[in-house]
Amino acid sequence: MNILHTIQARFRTALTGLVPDPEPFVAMIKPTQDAKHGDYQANCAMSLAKTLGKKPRDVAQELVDRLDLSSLLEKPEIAGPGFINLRLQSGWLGQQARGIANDERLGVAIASPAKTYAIDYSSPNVAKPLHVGHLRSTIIGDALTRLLRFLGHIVITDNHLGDWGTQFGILLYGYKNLLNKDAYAKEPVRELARIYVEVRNRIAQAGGGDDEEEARHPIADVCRAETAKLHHGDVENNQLWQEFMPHCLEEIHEVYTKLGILKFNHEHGESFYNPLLPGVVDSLLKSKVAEEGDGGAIIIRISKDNVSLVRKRDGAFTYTTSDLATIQYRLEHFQPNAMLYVVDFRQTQHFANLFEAAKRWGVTGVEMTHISFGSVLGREGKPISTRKGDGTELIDLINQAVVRGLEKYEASHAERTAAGHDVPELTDDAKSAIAETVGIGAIKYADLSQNRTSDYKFDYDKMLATEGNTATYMQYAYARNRSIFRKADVDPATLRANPPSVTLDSPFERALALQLLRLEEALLSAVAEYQPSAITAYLWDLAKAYSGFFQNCPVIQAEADALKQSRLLLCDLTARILKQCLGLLGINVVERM
RNA sequence: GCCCCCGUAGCUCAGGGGAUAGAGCAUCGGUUUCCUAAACCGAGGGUCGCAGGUUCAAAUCCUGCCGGGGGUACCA
Repeated sequence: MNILHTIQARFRTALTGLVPDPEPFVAMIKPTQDAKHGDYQANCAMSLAKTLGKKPRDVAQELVDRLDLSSLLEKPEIAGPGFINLRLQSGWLGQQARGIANDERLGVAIASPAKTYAIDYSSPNVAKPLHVGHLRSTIIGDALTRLLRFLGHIVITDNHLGDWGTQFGILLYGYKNLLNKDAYAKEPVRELARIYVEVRNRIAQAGGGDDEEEARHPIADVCRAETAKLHHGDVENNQLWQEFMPHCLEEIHEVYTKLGILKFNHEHGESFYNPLLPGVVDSLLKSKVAEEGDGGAIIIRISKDNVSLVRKRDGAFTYTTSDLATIQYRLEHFQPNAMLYVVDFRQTQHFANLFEAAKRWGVTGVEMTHISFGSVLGREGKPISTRKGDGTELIDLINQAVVRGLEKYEASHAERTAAGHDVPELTDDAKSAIAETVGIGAIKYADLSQNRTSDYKFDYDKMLATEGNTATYMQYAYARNRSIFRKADVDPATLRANPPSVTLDSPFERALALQLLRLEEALLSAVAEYQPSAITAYLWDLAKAYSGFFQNCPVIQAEADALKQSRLLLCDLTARILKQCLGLLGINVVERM
């Protein structure tokens, strides 16, 4: 069910014969910003008037005359310079709502043709604790994966781990010089994390926050040397790398599990592609994509003063080389229609260069998109450094959110009980579930509801607030909704199997039904821009419409049984869509809170 | 130096050719014998950084300037 497409189809027919190509004008139909202008508006008459050499309002009238309104639209209104205001027939809305009652997909069509996406997200550097800075890629990528899959696409997820970098030099140095053997035997993950932080601190203390100073530190030199030995095949370091990796992965997976991130299809890190790199450079040279640069380095000249380095003077390869190898591998093994990279905005130029290099190398016919996102800023508005140890580890943040979730629940419970409300008494398990669901949902929603390209300020209080456009608000709307079914003693499955007719006499019922039927529009707009915030914007509109309905349209106490059944159906659809949309964001719901 | 992004209410941010520029928070006022008040209703608050230009129509597109951030071959 796609209202916009349905209206557009009618306009396409009306425009055919008037203009050679209706499409640009069909595209000028959109939802109104203000309900007093109707549900949708067509803004094409003004520009059409120019093309046809007529007056805009006359063109609008002509279009309206040609438009087939039957069983869909009320008589359109022509307003202002030539806006055509469209209002859907309430009867039609009611029928459509009833029509999706028994549809598991809630009226959302399966994409045809389905596409195959290879999506790269999270991609942390292993061997150091996950940090708040890793949050965005992880949850944006996770949400996009869920969305694309729900729409029927094939999504192959790959966590492109940074498992071959300088951080292993740090770990190797720490292992050889600072290891507590007993602690390592008992809790290897924790001990590795400790020595990593310890080495970093030793370097940082000497450097006093100056990167260049730190880079010249003798320990930093030794760390680099350890990394170089690893890369050159040193047996001891490679054995240690093999030994560390499972522990590093375990630590990362623990956080993913806690966060409720989908399992990755692949976790091919940089080390995986390492053996392919010499071949990539040879191929680049043979095909004249790459050339020799200063001092024997191998470069790809993207433009006059913009080059990508693929092999350093010392013979080492770079992340561009590794990324090209990755593209080659993914093309060969996944045959994707699109390759997506959820990586922060600072790598914009890298990806622009990478995609250009890939094209010259012969990669065509596949979408390559850098899904960029802004920084997570500290309270002072500056990016939180991952290096100086001033940020909270992600796992601590998550735990903190869960604790606050529980506090919020208990405070609210006490308040509502004192005010004499009907508040359910819950078991400790149920309370823990609420705390997890609310706390983790809060973190995710706060991030995903931002336009991803903007920076955002990380603020515990804000993300854990329960007012306004937050996960908690949606979860609460869901829980109150479920309560209706318990009190009415109605089984939603029965209701769906034999859906009652839906009447929309109240403006609150009508507004709710309209929002319910906009689900597909919202999801398609989210996927078109790879923008999860389109889903949260829709959720907010839906929740507000539901709130008006909840406030003004009694369900259990409805004047007539037919009306009660109709309203129950609207409630059921609301609950399912809330749950579905939150689910696409990786956020859960609870039946009571 | 060159390239990219950003500048909208006190704060955090939507909107990226279309009607009187929106939301949340904060502030102020109101609502609980009523399906969960983690809720609802209402009020105040703006030279959309500045200046030009394109257009029937500009917060939105173009140019310049100011301010902030990022990138700029041997980190990824």
